[in-house]
Amino acid sequence: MGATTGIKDVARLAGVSVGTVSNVLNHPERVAEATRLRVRQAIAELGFVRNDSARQLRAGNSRQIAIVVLDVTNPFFTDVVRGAEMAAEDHGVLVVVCNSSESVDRERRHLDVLEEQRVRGVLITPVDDAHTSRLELLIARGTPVVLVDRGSGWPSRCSVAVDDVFGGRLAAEHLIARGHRRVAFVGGPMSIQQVIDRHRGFSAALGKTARLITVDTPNLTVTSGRVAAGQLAELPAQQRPTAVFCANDLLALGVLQGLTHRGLRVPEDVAIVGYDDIEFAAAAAVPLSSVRQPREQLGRTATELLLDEIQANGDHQHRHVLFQPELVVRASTEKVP
Amino acid sequence: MGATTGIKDVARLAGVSVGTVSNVLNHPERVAEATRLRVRQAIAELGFVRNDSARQLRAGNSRQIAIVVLDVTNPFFTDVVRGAEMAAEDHGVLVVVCNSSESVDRERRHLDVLEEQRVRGVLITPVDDAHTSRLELLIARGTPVVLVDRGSGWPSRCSVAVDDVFGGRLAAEHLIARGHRRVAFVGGPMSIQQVIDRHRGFSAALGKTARLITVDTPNLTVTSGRVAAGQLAELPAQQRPTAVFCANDLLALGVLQGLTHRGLRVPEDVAIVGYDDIEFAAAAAVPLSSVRQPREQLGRTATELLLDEIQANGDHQHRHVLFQPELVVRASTEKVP
DNA sequence: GGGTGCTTGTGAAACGTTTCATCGTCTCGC
DNA sequence: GCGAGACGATGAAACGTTTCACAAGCACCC
Repeated sequence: MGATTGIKDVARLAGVSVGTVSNVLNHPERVAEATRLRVRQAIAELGFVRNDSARQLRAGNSRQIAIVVLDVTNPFFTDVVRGAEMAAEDHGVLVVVCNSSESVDRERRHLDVLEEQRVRGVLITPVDDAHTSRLELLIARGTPVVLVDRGSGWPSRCSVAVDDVFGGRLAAEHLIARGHRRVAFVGGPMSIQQVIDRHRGFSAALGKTARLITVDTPNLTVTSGRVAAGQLAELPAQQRPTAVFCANDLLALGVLQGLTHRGLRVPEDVAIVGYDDIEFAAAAAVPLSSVRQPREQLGRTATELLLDEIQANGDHQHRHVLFQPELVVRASTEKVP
Repeated sequence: MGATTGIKDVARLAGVSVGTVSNVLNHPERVAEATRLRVRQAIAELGFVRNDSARQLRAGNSRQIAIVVLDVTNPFFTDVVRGAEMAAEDHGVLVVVCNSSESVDRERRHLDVLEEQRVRGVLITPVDDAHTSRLELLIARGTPVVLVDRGSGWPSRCSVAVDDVFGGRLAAEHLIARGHRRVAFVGGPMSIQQVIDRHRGFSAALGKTARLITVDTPNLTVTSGRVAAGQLAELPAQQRPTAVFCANDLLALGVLQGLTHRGLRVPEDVAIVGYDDIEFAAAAAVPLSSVRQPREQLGRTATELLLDEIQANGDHQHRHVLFQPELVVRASTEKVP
């Protein structure tokens, strides 16, 4: 314990110099086979484990990248993380996962530590577009950064995001094709860019073909969905929408519960389309149609952009990758025979 | 970038020695206020960021612990992670999250890297009780390890887990109190210790009071739940159980769907109790009664045990903490008026 | 037999901190 | 006016690696 065995001990036991041991570790081809074997044997015998701090100190940088997410318990982000991990693994790079828990302060502290660790790069969904000075400092000092799900406002960085306007359009086209002419949008608050975009795409694609009622919600939770369902159910049948598009799946689940509770059938009386395609969309009492985002792909691509920027020393073109979501159709919009 | 500013540059600008700068960083009270301010000013001016590798190299150990989980996308583990993070934060320690994805090989690689990083300790749910040699090596070389949700078989380590036998009992007592005398257990495969324990506790608490039908499932998914519901629904009404206890919430959601689909009402015809109390248990079409595990508490306690072992140099008593789950009662077992 | 080139191995100099023994300077009490 | 402390600051020695200029040995060719 106390006296950790170092490269020196290995060298002594194998009867070579420390430089040779280091070469066995990092450039085995420079060492004659016999020597290499002898050193390997000594390493095994002593249970030597390389001290990464010393290596990093000498090398000047680490072999890890970090991903800072808003919420580790959110399925969206865990999938993004998994995608990032897979891509990083392919390149022999390690991913450190940090959780800002939507707190500006915690985000700042994480960036402090990451910079002390000299991580090679950072993937991040910033908590707040207004408090980014710490992040800008990191960038200014030379750490590559890729923005995840926050395309706008950072033209000078790489970013990956999903096209929410298009997602809204997908939902609208699907409902129109199913013959709906009175539809509702449930979502909010309208300060969230994602909600705005989904609403915009939805509304634009409806055009004059269908009438749109917008129900603004205070947040994106199941409870808000239930409340919204109440408002819709109270309308006289002739004015009541025959389909609802929700800004995320939690709302959709709430709307489903609320409507069912009031005796309206899904999809016969009211069809529902959600957003995100979380695992439980398929497992709901009436499986939900939903707009699916390529979450893993998001993480994977972000990582590849980052690694590219790290490797291409200097001459790197920043890119903004926008993914197209897809609609997954299930029972909540498809009348079962 | 290339020429990173170090403690030396700060010292020069502030007109002091490097030792003094280091003291400002680590033992501010040893430095006179005027000097301290001057140094701080220089640090800010140069944008100096301490190099953690060098610090660690000198100090001999890091200030981070690691948690190795089976699956980052599983809500159970993300909550455990959050608990660990919270506890660690209180002690100024950092948590590195590693994802073994239930792969023995990936677990081994993670442990390799963590040992090179000289983490202070490791929280881990081992992938496989049969392939633990890498972990034992880590322990043998002196890194403290606490086992999470894997109590048995490691008497010589600290561990935290939840009492699954008691959880089964809770479900049984609740159903008996509600007057059920024909009940079913849905879960499997019976090779999983957790499933065995839940079944055992459930069965034992029923005793002779109620008749038990056990439906063995191939796994713990929503689909399996639906299939199981089909089997139950086919029974003639006099033999059909009036309540079902499922080994986890996914199964329970599947059973709920399956029963509803076949025209049986929950809870009027059949009551359901799930296990885990995942977020969607409350959001289901019929909100599910469920046995809740203190997931965050699990992570928090594991971290505290680990930190205790780290601090108490040598004289540390290994402990095995077993948490008691609690029953959350919702509409799926409570006839709504 | 001397020059050339290749393969292996060497050993010391970094890398940027922290620590620690030491030294100067002040203050205070007598 | 002197010794005892307290207080601040110093600078060199670690920490364990990687790198790099160089040397030793050997084979080969003219």
